[in-house]
Amino acid sequence: MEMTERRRQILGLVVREYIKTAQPVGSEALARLKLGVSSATIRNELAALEAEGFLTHPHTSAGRMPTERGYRYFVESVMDEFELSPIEQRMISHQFHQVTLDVEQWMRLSAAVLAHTSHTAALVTAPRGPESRFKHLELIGISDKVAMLVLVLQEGTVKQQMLNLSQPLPQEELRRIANRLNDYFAGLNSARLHARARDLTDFTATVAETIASLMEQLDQRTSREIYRDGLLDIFRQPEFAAVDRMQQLLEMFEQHNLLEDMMLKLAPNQGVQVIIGREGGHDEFNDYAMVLARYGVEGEASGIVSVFGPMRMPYPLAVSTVKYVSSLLDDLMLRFYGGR
Amino acid sequence: MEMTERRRQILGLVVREYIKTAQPVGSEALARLKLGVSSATIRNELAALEAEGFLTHPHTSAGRMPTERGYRYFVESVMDEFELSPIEQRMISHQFHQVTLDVEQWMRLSAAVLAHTSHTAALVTAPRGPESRFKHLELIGISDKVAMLVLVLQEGTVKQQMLNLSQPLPQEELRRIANRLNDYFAGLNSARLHARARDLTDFTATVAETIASLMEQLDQRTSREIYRDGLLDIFRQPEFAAVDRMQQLLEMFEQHNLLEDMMLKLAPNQGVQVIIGREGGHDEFNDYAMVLARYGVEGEASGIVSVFGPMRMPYPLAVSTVKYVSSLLDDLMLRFYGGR
DNA sequence: TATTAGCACTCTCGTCTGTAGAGTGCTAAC
DNA sequence: GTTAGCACTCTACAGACGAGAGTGCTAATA
Repeated sequence: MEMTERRRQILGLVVREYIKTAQPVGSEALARLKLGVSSATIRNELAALEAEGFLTHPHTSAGRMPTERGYRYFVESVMDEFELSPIEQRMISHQFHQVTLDVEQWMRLSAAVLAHTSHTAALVTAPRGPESRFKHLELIGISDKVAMLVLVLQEGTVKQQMLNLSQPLPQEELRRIANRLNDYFAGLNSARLHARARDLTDFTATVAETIASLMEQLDQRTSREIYRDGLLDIFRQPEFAAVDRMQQLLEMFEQHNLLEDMMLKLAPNQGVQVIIGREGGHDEFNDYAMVLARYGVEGEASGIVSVFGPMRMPYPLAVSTVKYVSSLLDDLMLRFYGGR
Repeated sequence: MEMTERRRQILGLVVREYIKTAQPVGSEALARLKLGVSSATIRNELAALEAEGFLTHPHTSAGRMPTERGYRYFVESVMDEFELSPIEQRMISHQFHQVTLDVEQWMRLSAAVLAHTSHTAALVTAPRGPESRFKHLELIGISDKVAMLVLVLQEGTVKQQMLNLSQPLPQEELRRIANRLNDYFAGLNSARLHARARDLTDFTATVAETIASLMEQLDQRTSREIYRDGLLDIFRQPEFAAVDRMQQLLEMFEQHNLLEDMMLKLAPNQGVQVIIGREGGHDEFNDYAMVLARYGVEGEASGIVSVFGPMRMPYPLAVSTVKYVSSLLDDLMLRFYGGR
């Protein structure tokens, strides 16, 4: 089949209309939108588009709706590079400048902005380097037998952990130990830190082991925390009018291995990427879609922003929002970690 | 109406059976369970229990199901103080002893254990004192223009926050500032810290203000993080076969003011408390129920463990699990914060 | 050759009806 | 006080039916 301009137009109209109404769209309705030809002509074109696999029929007397392939073509070749309006951009960037300088807050805000602007669920991961490196350690006495270990990593993550003391140690002594280990471990990754910890004994050895295992935990990809927002909005979509669909989605979120997997597959530095339905390689992902982008400095510290929803997703809006938020985070990261 | 022993028994059977099957239970079924009298006799007793408001009828030809009042009577006067089996107790306590000494991990584990053992959703808050008190502060240079402030509070909470530097400060200088402020602020609450911060200037003033506002944030009750688990199991209950019920529940969880409110109302040191339906004072809480208990040392650091589910909840199991988990947390808290 | 009007055909969805089944409440007997 | 018997009520499910929507095809038209 030849992909004439008119067919492209009609496909675009069907996709947009279906995204808006969630109802299969018929030839009559299209004729009313796009004046110039009659519904009969449009029917012929629709049949051609269906034969090519861009559209389907739920049943004989229903209108057309896009297939996975139809959405893909729309995203690739029909959809215009829709930009957020300057007003919206300013509103968003304003919010980012108001918030305090804290990674956690940035993540929450990013998720909130993505969800509210694109009317879908948002998933955001915190920036992380390829592997964590030791930066600083602090020991604080809590009681006679307990001390708190505070660990700061190069990328800015902070972890704390309680430690049992076999014998009471004064704060002065704790500080001395911390200072010694700070010099000893400066800049090491978990493996090298682990190796160097062998030379230590007693309490310092315990501290070192604890640090190493905390860092290993962080390096495991499953330990990444994912910030989410907008789940509720998604559940209001008509696709989840059936209970089982709703449950399926809930399960996908709760045990989020699947979505995490999608995020890991994201190629580095490819700009915004769109995954539609089974393209992701998971059958459960059947009629869902995701729009993702990496932000930050590759190799240094980077994370992922993404939105997720039913396959019937406002792609133009989603793509441009993801693009804009990731560019904002790029700036922030550069500003605060760039001049290291 | 006189509450004879037989009526109490029958009420107990109806409640237990309804909890198990989620179906209204008829006189015939009861006669099969509790031998000795015929279904006709039981029908008379059921009518009496219904007249008193312990049971209802969804419609003429359906069996009986408990009302809010019925559940209340069951919890108060019928249900035997059901203890978790020693084997279950040992399994749970074993899990607690395996986990590292970290408040966050305890909370997660508590929620998980509550949810899995009682087959409902669990909500747990971290231990907190009546107001936060300054313990320790650390300043760590991240780049030329950015430093990280790590704040440790008496109750063991750790907060971090990035700070913009107007001019570069060497790590040595940062440390000196931190030491000075550590002495200056030791043991203060946010109000007094705020007052004392007025005497400071320049960067130290910024640091002090940041600390004060972080502490105020934490003191606001809404900032408490709630650990959750077992949401998914709850959604599989037959009460949520309708989509709107499911959405209503989701909303209750997402904007969790309501549940938080219930938790705040919990009287201190009352042992395990059960809230059934409208008793909580919220109309939306209509056929839900909650079982709560406070743990920790009142006035020092305490938190709440609770489970939440439909009014048709396995009360004996829920009550005993909440009781056991809270006692375990009591022990842990005493062990690590008691000897301060 | 591309477009269009006309029309038979198909499928869904909401409404209505009828029936089987479950459980009650009452009465009269034990 | 307890029980058997029975009429009565209500639900849940299945089948029937008509209105409405939209298609695909055919034949006429520009």
